[in-house]
Amino acid sequence: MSEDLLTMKKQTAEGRDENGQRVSAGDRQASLIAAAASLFAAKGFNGTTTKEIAKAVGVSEALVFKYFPTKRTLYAAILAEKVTVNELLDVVEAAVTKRDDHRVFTMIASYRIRPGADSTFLRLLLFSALEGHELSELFFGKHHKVFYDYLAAYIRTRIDDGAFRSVDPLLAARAFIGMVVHHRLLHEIFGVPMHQSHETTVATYVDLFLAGLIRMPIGRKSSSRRLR
Amino acid sequence: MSEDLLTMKKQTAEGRDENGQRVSAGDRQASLIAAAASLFAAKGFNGTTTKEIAKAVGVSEALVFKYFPTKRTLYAAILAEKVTVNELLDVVEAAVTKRDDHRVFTMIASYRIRPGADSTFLRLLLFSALEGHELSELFFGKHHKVFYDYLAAYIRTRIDDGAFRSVDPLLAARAFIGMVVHHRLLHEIFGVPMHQSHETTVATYVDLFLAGLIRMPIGRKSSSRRLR
DNA sequence: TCATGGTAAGTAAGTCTTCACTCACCTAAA
DNA sequence: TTTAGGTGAGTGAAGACTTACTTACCATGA
Repeated sequence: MSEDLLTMKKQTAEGRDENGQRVSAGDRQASLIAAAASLFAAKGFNGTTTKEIAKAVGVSEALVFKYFPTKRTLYAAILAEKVTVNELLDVVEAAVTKRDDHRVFTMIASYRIRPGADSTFLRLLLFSALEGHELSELFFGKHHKVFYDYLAAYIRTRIDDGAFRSVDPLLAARAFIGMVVHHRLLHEIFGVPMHQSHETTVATYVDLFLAGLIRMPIGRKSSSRRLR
Repeated sequence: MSEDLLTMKKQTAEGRDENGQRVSAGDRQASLIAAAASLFAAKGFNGTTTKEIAKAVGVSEALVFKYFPTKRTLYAAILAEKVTVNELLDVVEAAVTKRDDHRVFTMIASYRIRPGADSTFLRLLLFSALEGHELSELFFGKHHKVFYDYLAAYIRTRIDDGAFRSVDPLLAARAFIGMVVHHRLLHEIFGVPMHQSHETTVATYVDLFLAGLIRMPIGRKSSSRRLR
């Protein structure tokens, strides 16, 4: 009996936190979501096993199913969790009211290029779109669409101001975000080496794009906007 | 025994072409590659089973393994098959020597937007990159890198001509192709509805981008390039 | 200050299914 | 009669999900 307890202690030490304490349901769910997110991002939904997820968290596979009745449920929980963008919009607000084009575009571009940190996010988004999960639409709609619409709205007001040429605002917004996202894609997904810093890249893109958008007063020399 | 033969007759009618003839190894391989390509594109490598592939072609699963010893071999065969871009470059050549910027950019953009036809291609490329197949690098290098390098080279000569502003050519090339590819991505992968025709979109993108790139002579009114 | 019992956290060891891949065999045609 | 296209019926491994069970924690009343 006493030796039984001893071996027990050693075995059951797995499903505990660093202090050997049992973990609350909420915390456990959170850590499962986090682990699953990075695994799904790395290997896709079909490429990841529930066993792996359990192992990453250091618990038994059975526990995963206690909190999430199916693998898909877990996936859904991840997507639901990731839907929070609004921070950005507040930050940009000031630049928007000041009509500081350069700053608005730079901030939007930089937000998405935030290096490393959320590279899992892009992968997750792509995977869910490719694998065609029902949730990916919601995911995209709630998280990404915001950017396009926001930027498009800004471009529209600038056109009304007479500052930008008259282009389809949504198309222009997509074009700009496309440049930036594509750059991330090349780097983070395809592993293309980049020889410039993120800042330089963003600066170049913003500069190029605004140069194409801004309605120049007659006689202004475009080369005054020469890069670097 | 006799009834055994009867059922046999009916079952073996499967692995034949429309004339009831047996199919040559080459043709069979080709049809397997085609079927596998569209399945992998739709559901990813891990999401597709060899049984499905066999069924799509109308043969037994065993036959798949007769031609392709492993599932990965089949995958490799698809990627190897898809590596052929050079057609485009010949077509663009004329526009390049004429320094017809508008046409060069439009052709490159249009090639990739070629509607429908090769939507499987984009998916396949993304899937293989995400799932991290060793082959995806080769795939990307042989098929896609060409575009970036080609366009970058063109931009470089135009800068030397004094026609374009001095920008990092590769970055600019990526930016342009990024706009276009991203547009396809939104449409074909994320299912975002597009309210413009492909032509209009490409025209807008080319126009926007060139406006940002072209070094305008003093006094030229940019609004003369107004869209639509 | 304890037992003590209800409950929530946790597990080992399955079950059932599917999947990549094999094997022994068949048969049309050259 | 050989050979190349073709098959049904497996096999072992792995994966999603269950089941029956074991703790640890904590509130409650004696």
